[in-house]
Amino acid sequence: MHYVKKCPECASINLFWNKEKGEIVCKDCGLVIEEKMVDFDQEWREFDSEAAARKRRTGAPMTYTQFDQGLGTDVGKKSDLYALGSKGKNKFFRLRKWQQRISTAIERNLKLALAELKRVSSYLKLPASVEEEASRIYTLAVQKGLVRGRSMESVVAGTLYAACRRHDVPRTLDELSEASNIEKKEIGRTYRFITRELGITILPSNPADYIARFASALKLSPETQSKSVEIIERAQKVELTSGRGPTGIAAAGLYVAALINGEKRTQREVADVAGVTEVTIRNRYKELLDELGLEKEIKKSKKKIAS
DNA sequence: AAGACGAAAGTGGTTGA
DNA sequence: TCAACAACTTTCGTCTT
Repeated sequence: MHYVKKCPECASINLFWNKEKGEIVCKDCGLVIEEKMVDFDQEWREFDSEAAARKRRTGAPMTYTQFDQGLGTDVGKKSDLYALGSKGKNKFFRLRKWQQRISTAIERNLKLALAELKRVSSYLKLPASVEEEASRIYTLAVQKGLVRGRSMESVVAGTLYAACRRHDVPRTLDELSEASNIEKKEIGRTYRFITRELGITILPSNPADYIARFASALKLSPETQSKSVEIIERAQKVELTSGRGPTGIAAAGLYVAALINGEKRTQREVADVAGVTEVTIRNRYKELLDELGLEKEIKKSKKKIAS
């Protein structure tokens, strides 16, 4: 058994093996080598180019972001016509017409949808791996006929949302909504529908995954960032987080951490970037103080500022 | 005057009969 | 299919800095 040692895309050796998900992720280019351990080395040896051509089975890399996964075939080329008799010519045109008909229905939809998908994903600056995953999910959804009766855009938004969650780079529904001009409600609905129908497992997103993004939007120091991650981890141990909205927890954790490190932000500011209300932050904040006894730390930092 | 706090009523989604 | 329910929001009045 061989193991993957290098990223087949960029040849980096900086690979991360996520055992639970059965995924290998390239930390440099974000490529996800999914589910199976695949050996990308050749198992044969080439002695001369002729033998190589016979043994080589692969073509251009396959990708879901191309509407036909980069594998499309056309029936015949015009130049082939010279080799055909008149009967052959009829058959040739008939086949071409057929192919075009089959193509148009599904493929036109896919082409449009993937263009939209790319637009939204680049607007949100999502990594290529997420875009790829979303394209894959969308393609599956089309094949299962799940798009019927729903707008293409909303399904695109739903699949992107799902792909983000699966890759631990969560975006809020609000962000997706802003980027795609689809209502939050609608995205959530199609998201739930698609994941249920396709049997995609959805693990609740981890509040800590939001921290980096929120913190940089608030221009908070790295120390505050890691402090808030620590607080959130402690909160998770005491079961404070289950059933709560992850963005609310992330926001409160960040708010407290900023307070402790003397980089105070108002509840309003934190609430805005996290997409929750001040009230939610206050509730989580209060729970954090009660359960983790953080009052001392806050008082300590106040004294420091005073002196 | 701005920010923090908390009560009360409303919203959308889940769950269990 | 409906009602109970938890989490979150909106709104608004009061207290604190």
